[in-house]
Amino acid sequence: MIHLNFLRENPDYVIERLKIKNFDAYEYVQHILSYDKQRRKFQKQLDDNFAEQNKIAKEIGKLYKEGKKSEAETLKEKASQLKEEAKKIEENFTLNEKATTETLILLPNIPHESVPQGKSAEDNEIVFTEGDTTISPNLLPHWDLCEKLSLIDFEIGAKLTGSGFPVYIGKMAKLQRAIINFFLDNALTEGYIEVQTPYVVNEESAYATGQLPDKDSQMYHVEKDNLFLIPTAEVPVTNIYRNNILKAEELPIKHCAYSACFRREAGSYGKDVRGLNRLHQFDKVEIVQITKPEDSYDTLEEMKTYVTSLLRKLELPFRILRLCGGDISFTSALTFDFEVFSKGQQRWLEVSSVSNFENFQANRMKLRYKDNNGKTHLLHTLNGSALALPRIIAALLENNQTTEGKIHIPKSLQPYTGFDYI
RNA sequence: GGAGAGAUGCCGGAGUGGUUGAACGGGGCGGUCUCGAAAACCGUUGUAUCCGUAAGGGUACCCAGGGUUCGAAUCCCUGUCUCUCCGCCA
Repeated sequence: MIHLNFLRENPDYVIERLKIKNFDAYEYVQHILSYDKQRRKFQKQLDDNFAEQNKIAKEIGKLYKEGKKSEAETLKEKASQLKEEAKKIEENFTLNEKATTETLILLPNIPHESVPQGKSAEDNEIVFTEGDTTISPNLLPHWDLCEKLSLIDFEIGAKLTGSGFPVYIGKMAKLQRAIINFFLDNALTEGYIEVQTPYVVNEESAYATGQLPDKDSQMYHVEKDNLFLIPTAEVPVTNIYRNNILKAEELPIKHCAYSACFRREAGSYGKDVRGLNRLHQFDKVEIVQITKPEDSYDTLEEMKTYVTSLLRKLELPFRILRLCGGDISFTSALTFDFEVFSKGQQRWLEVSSVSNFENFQANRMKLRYKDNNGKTHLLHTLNGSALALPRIIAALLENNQTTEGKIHIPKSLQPYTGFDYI
């Protein structure tokens, strides 16, 4: 959520910047500002009324002590009157306050100045490419390989649950476990503190990181308990610090977490969802950082470099995209996507998304820190996938298939798998 | 799932209707003393929001949300969480 004070002081700037996200904020901003103005007016009235009430209440207490009962009764009446008035003022106050935040919450985060203009994924800016993307003939897509080698059974998964919930078998199951450990160990070396958090969160948490109210149709909802299956570990991990005021010396906070992720992916279809390309449940290791505002863009670079190092260790060809205004998420100020080239399908697959949310999430969740002068400020939150497993596996299978129909395991993973070929 | 107890500031812990934003102790910060430090002593120490250029002032907040009352941390209702006992259980 954009900070109200900031919007109040820079309404034109906000409107201008949100155009990059193809969002026409003009009407919203006008409404917010007028609601906010009303709110403040009523708040002043209400506060003055309360002040008067408090004064009278104290006097009544005093009069009672002195035994001046009838005088107290007169004051009581006056207090009751004030209370009646307060009720009306309060109604107006609450109405405007609610309207302010309910409208404010609809505004997406202000994009960083480097975010390119654009309508869709087509307009993302490719900032870096590395690795060999030449295709040799007869490379199979991973779903064929999985069937041939009995590695993943999509049909049993569909029988157990539904489509998009595959069953991993034998060496594939072990490979997954190996990759998770490989990612976690690397993150630990990088200084991230590992956390294991719940896979279901309450409404408040989902709201704080911005999944609600924006993307509620993308989450599985356990209605009976009003809980949500996490679409990413970002949600529980960032929410650890919800409503906290951290000390300057605690920063930056660096966490990594493995979790299963659940996404309804409503409305997707076609070859995009074939095989491992898009699942309802998948595994991911996530990295999360919480930093002082002035450090967050350096941190974003650092996280980018880290994800790059992982892809190099996995020997996968990859590229980095700077998401354009049309493709960047509601909550993000700047996002880099990492895509690996999967030779069997001959297409790029997104395996990581590294974002700086600046204070957008922090403002929602009241995540602040106290500087050395004792002043509190909102923090910046960042996160990135490091990495999401299914498409990594798809690329490993497709790119590392040998002419004998085996799959070569990259060297860095071999200590974790215990085998070098599938 | 059943029965009971509880939730107070950075921490411990008082407070059961009237100058209580909150005693007392600890911690933190500032100061006096000291060459320096410790000890001792003095002072200070929450968040949000509103008015104000500022100084300053108002309001709200003692788990959350409602209610009673002129007035609530204190009484009532609902919810959440924690602890103890019983049941069940990886």
